[in-house]
Amino acid sequence: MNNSVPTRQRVLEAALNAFGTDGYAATSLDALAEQLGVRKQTILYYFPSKQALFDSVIDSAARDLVELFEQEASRGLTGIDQVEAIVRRIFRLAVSRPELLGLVREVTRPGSITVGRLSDHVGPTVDRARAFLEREMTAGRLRRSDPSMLLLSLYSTVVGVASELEVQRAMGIGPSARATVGRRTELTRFLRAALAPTDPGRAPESR
Amino acid sequence: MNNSVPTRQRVLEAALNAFGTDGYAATSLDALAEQLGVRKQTILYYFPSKQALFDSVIDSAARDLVELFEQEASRGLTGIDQVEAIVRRIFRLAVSRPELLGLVREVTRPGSITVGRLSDHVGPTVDRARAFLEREMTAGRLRRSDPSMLLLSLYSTVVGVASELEVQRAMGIGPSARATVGRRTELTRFLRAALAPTDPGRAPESR
DNA sequence: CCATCTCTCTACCATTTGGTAGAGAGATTT
DNA sequence: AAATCTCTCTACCAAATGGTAGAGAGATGG
Repeated sequence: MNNSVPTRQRVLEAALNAFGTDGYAATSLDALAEQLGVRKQTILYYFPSKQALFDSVIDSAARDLVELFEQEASRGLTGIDQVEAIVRRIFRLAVSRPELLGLVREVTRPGSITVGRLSDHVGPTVDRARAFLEREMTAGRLRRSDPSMLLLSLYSTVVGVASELEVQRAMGIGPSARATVGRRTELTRFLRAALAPTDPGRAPESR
Repeated sequence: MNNSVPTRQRVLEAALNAFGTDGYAATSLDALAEQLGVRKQTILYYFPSKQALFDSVIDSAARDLVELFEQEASRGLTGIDQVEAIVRRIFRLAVSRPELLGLVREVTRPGSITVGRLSDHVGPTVDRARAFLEREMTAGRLRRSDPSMLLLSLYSTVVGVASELEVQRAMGIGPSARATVGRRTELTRFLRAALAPTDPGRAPESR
């Protein structure tokens, strides 16, 4: 019965799944252990407490997210194309590993005390994203606006549309792969419209 | 010690607060009771189980949301102005009763089985919103796109920007009232850009 | 061959949790 | 005044939870 994947890693994966899907409080170590075909004490051998396990899950997930992001950002795209490439990537993530986005939502919950741990990891990446937006605005490839706010809008929109399956069902959008692509296509159109620089023929709106 | 507000309602309010902030699993009846200065059994007198209490909270919250929405929709605005009015209203809600949006997020979580209860309430309102978008697109006051998808994008963006305080902090946006207004202003600009009709033969730009 | 290290297990435990049973105190009705 | 109804309480309870202590088994190294 010896699996080739080391136990510690199997625990981490199962925990990410559970925390990201059901949330921290709704996940019990016993249930996790049973799902792994192992005793709870085996989990506690690798991670001294539930909170420590959660922290490790966050670290692991954050590394994955950052890597994915940096990888997609290092292809030298510019303007809306770069934004679209990342949106596309996040959607693939929402399909292949929905629990990852779920974990982000769990961590960023109002009462959470673990946010710091996540933002420690993604902070530099966020800074780079903001710098990118700023640069592209200056170059005239994106509509001018506040980069921080724009980033927040982008984040909310993309993660929301990518992961809020239940809301989508309530709005009559099926969870099929086809519908997912449709959502992404429509979202891309939405973002393009919002991000495209104002028509150079017309004077830029000042405030 | 007799409060003027009836106990049942006080329980409902405190429960909405707790469920919307910490989530269902992380909320215990004992903690709720203590916070109310009452015994757990008093709660169980009005609501036969924790799940029943949660259901009632959803019902109550859904009624509030629908009322707020319909009220804002009955003022006869059109096009982007109507969208902006509702965004404005949701932001006010995010400030005055953040737990309400938190509850929506809790209910629409992937593992949730209670989604039906919420969508039963808001279904008709969602339909009306979709019909509105469709109508305004046909009238040329909004850019043409898939109404369902647009609604989803709008929902995700607005609720996300309005309520993801922790993400905002991670992105260097303070939680002050001034920052909230800034977020709303920026979001409005973002949405106007995305929603404005493509061909501005006579694009009404009201303010 | 003995000692140590790694890993998983059994055996418990204190606390918390949602929930049951039913008593007691006012108020209201008959 | 008696009976009933409304509301909140005390007293429990079985199950689940996170966690401690330490044994056993196999591999590794001196």
